Amino acid sequence: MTPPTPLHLSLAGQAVDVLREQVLTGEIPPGSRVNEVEVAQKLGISRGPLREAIRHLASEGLLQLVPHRGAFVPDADSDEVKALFELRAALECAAAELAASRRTDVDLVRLHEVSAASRSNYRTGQPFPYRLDLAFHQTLIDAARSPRIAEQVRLVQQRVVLLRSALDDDPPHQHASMDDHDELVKAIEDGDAARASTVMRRHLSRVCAQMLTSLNR
Amino acid sequence: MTPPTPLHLSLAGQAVDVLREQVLTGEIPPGSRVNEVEVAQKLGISRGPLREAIRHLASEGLLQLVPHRGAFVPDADSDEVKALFELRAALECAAAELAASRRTDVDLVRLHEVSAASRSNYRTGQPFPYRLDLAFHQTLIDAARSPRIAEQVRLVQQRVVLLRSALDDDPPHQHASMDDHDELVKAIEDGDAARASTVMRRHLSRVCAQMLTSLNR
DNA sequence: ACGTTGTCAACTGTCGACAGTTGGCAGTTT
DNA sequence: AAACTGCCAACTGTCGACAGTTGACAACGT
Repeated sequence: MTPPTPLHLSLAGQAVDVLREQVLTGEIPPGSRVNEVEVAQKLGISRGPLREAIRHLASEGLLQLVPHRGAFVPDADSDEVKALFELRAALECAAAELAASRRTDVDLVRLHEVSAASRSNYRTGQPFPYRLDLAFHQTLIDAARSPRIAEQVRLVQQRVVLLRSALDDDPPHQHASMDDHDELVKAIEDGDAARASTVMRRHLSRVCAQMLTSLNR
Repeated sequence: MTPPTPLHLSLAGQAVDVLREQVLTGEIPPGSRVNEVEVAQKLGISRGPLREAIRHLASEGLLQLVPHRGAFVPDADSDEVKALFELRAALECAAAELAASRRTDVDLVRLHEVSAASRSNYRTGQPFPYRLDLAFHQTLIDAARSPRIAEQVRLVQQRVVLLRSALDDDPPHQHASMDDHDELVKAIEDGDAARASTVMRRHLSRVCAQMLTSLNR
């Protein structure tokens, strides 16, 4: 029934995927603890691979390890939000600059596509899905063609997603975000690195400010 | 003789420290493989904790994991150097800006101290010790007061150290670096964020360029 | 009643052994 | 001689069990 290891991913790797999903969706709520034996049984694996999965997620910042106590889903506080967005700004502003000087025509097409998808979603009157916001930033990062920066941005954005689930944050104001995004695309299209960086910084500080208000209520 | 676990750090934690040292000093040369049973015996621990140590170092970028093959010390190539310095520039330029706006008087004193130590070392005619260069950047990062950025910078700098051992790089030109550092301190002292960022970028691209020349020989 | 101390269950840290996979080597075939 | 095939040793991936630590509860003393 259960093949030993013929699957493409090791048990530890599969456990990482499952656990990451559960942490990001809030299925394992912030502040709660991850019991090794319990989760191992639930996943049908032994503690060894599960421990490796836990350590891996900890290195991504999705879990906090406490010696002899276990792994906890990190809780949100305002200092953490600020520090995280400072890091995010450092990375994404740099990415915006690089994108402005390296973008190809395909990159521009993709950016316009994502932007159009957001506008079209806006007309439906539904709340702004994070998916579209993430897609935009992801597309921009790819246009920067800097693998290590992209890697770090992905990790930071993951942590932002976790913070949002912890805060049950309101979706970002779609209108303001769309305008920011369009302005970013324009700057990148023009190859104006300085302006791309400035707009990105303003965009992120706006999003950060909104998350901080969600925190205080 | 060997106490079970009364030490402050777990066996895995100790293994991380020992292995990190061995990787960074080149005692385990780039390109070579880490045999789990062999190293575990050498450290007097079992494979479990050692595996966790290996995974941890892999998450820091000091080892590369290949499924069913093991862990390897990453080798240096020019693309990797460029990508890494793009990330480093993104982080340290941001840190320089933040330092310019947040630095306290103690920060300035410390920066001047490190700078003076470099000058004093220069007069001895000895090669520029990386230690002093690292100390300067470390001090600057601390002045930025952004814990997450500091954390990432530390990881990146660690990888740079590894690259240097892989390239048996010449020490950076102390004279040029000292001038850059002094200019940085001045900009931070003046609270001139834009200039601090610019100088940092120029400094890093200079260091990067030199590493690239070391690579091609 | 409150603080203190001793005990205990639950959990993490660690270990040794087994199973599966990988890369290489020897033997065979053309 | 070169290429292919099958086997084998070495190593990683995984497991179950034991040892040590932690936090909490209960019993005791003040």
